[in-house]
Amino acid sequence: MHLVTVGSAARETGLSAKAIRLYERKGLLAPAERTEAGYRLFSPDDTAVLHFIRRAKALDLSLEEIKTILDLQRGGEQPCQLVTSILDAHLAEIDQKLADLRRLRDSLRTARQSATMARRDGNDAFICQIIESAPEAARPEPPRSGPQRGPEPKMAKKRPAVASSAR
Amino acid sequence: MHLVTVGSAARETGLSAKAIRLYERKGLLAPAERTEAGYRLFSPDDTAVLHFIRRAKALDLSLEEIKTILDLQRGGEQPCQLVTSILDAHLAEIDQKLADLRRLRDSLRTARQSATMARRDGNDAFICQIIESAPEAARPEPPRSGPQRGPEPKMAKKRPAVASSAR
DNA sequence: GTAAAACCTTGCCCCTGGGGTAAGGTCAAA
DNA sequence: TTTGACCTTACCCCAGGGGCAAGGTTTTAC
Repeated sequence: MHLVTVGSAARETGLSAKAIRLYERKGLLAPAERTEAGYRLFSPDDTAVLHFIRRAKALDLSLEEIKTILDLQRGGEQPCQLVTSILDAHLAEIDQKLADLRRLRDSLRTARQSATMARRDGNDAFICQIIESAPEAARPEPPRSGPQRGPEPKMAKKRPAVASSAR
Repeated sequence: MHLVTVGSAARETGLSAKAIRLYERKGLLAPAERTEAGYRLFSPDDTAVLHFIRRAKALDLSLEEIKTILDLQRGGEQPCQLVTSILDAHLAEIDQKLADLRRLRDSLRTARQSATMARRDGNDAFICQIIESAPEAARPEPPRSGPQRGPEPKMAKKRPAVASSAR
């Protein structure tokens, strides 16, 4: 049946043994058979799945997305539609990211241009003019699985701050 | 002297209080004064540094890079050269990343096109043709602080694998 | 036959840049 | 006085593993 241990599977698929164990632990891969000594044994089907994971990862899918696809597949469904929708989402995300990066590059170029330093008021509060002159770069969207984008945490109150009385 | 607590500093700079404490802990910011009750008190110099950090972060500099700049500055040096070199490095990195993303987008588009599924040899090893047909996308370079790029961990030996004898 | 090398196991800590929450101390206003 | 807005530290969490330790197993070489 050509069963292989984790190291062989790793070499075969170009993944690391550690990564493979992680995928098993995260449920992307069914728990592998074991020898009496406890060594994992992977079937050709397993390595096919590992290859799939590698390809999907190369397309920048997250382990969770990959797991979703594989679960659906194992449930007998055809995950085609899911896959295309995931790919579409990624395409949109990448276009967004490209735009962000281009803006960031412009900001960096601007900053790079104004290569001068200035001492500021006060004794030791130097401010790097280079960075200070950069426009407010747009924050490039939080990584996937972004938290709740609620209505801006309340931050309007301007308490006058503690007077300098300590020590 | 207009000293403010962490919350005020956060509102003032647009950072979170938690982030500010983190910066202090990581040494980007000198340990703040404390009231007798233990509350942090930030001077205008401190908030200037916090503003600087925010700008630098908007340019996607890592906390470590920012710390390097600030350390140099506090040492009395003019970090101009360091800053420009960091910015240049980031520009190169971004161009690289842009190229990677464009390639990735092409791969995704290609994958998206071939929206068909195929059952594979074996009983339950489905392979998603969509992803399977994608070209080997280039791995988009490891994140900054990349580990040692040694001469490829030896992975040439093809041990014949454990025969299926267990259980 | 035996020892060394190469393999495997689990478990724990590390990385980024914080978010979330808990348990508790402080401070100002109604 | 009590409430609520602050503040404190400490711990766990996210992705996707890397690295190491400590120990068991198997294969290879002599």
